[in-house]
Amino acid sequence: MLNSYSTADKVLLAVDCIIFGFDEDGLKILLIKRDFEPEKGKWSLMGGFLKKEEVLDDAAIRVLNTYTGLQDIYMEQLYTYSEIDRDPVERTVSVAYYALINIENHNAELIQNYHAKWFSVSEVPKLIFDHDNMLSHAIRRLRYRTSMRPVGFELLPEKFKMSQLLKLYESILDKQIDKRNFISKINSLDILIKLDEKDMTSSRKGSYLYTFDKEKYDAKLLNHFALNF
Amino acid sequence: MLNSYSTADKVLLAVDCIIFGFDEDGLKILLIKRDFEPEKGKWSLMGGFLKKEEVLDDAAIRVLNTYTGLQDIYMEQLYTYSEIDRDPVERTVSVAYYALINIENHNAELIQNYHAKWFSVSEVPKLIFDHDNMLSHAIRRLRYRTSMRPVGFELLPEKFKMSQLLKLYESILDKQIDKRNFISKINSLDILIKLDEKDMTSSRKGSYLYTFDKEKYDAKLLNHFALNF
DNA sequence: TCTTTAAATGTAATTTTAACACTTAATTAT
DNA sequence: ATAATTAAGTGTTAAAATTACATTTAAAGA
Repeated sequence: MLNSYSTADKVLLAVDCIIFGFDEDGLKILLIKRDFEPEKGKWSLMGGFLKKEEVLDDAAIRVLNTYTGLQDIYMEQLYTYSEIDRDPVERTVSVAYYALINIENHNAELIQNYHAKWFSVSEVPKLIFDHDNMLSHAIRRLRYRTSMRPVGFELLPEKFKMSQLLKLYESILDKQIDKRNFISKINSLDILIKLDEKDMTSSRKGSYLYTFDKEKYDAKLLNHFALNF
Repeated sequence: MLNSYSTADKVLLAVDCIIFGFDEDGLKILLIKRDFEPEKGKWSLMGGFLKKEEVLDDAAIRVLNTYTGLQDIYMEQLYTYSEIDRDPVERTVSVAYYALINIENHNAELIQNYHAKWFSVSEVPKLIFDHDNMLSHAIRRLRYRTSMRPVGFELLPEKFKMSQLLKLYESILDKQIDKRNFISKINSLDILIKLDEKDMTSSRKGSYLYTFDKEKYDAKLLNHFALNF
């Protein structure tokens, strides 16, 4: 009988977390070296099982915290993977989540203690199970999302140079963007605040720092602003 | 222990199917009247449980077939819903799928026999559980998808009038579209074949029929064509 | 032959995008 | 002190895409 709750099969439900970060080397992703079987010692996404009294969004937050110490990271659901043998131990369906975070803000030490490591997305090692697939799916989603609304907020430090924002976009979209066109397009969105402060570390002239104007950003989100580079 | 397969909770995993159709009244959705508890007699999406040796995509196809007789409908995964009490009987996580189908091609009789019924999306009754939420999510997705690539293929009959295609777009996007701009934009995509045949049923002058050029469409899909109305 | 009805068709103004290169400010080296 | 170096900063123009907008056409029915 199709709809008998009592006879229906139950399965293990897992979550896997894809965490993007950004630094001077470009776009990065956070991985852990598995300390348990199967595939012990291999690189993997942070994953774990859903609990009976837990919502998937919360499970993703909990699992990420367990493996990295990262707190209260807001993640978006990506896709649910259900290939029969995706996990060799037992049939497990996995719901992938992804998030964008600021590497600097999120204590590198803590991540060290937990054996997590940042990898450039262009140099990701072979991952366990179907995690490669999840990752490439997440990158596609991130690219799409970037074309729908600005992404800098989550990935950049509080104060950043225009050239960092440009580099972030170039990393995500994996292409060169004309500096002048980029700046005028970003400025036309009117969501950045130019500070009086300059960053003197990377050039003789120094470069102005910016912050996001969260209020204006939120106001515009409702209107679905789009960027097309 | 976080990663012990043996002690992890297992949950019921369901699929729910959101089927869109289109006819002279506009955009429609297929619902069934539940013939089992709970919520017997209420309108609902077609849903059922995942089997142990089954992939989610296949489960969605099977469940849809069981309730409607529809065969081999390709569905896309939408989102996974996991609120604790979303199903009052037992904790059930549900993966929603959606598809676009041609109402005429899919035998109304068969659907009758199975107690399924088409509803205009603007006149959908209250649905069980969180199915309203799934539906509104699916409509959002359909709108987005429509702005990314043409949708007519799946929803229209083999041969159709330009005015039907226009109406389809207006139904999905829920706004008026200028006829001349629509036609020139569609034509610029170069994926329609204008037939010599005319449909004489709706006007004295008659209107030319079109079909999709599947080859050109597939070729362009690779280039991610976008429409912006 | 006049009326009716939906179908079919084109242009001009505006906005957006894309391509493109030189100047500036400050430090460092001679 | 002056010349060289380096990243930062800045505008214009051409092309393409989008939007707004109104009349004519083909056939049937009165």
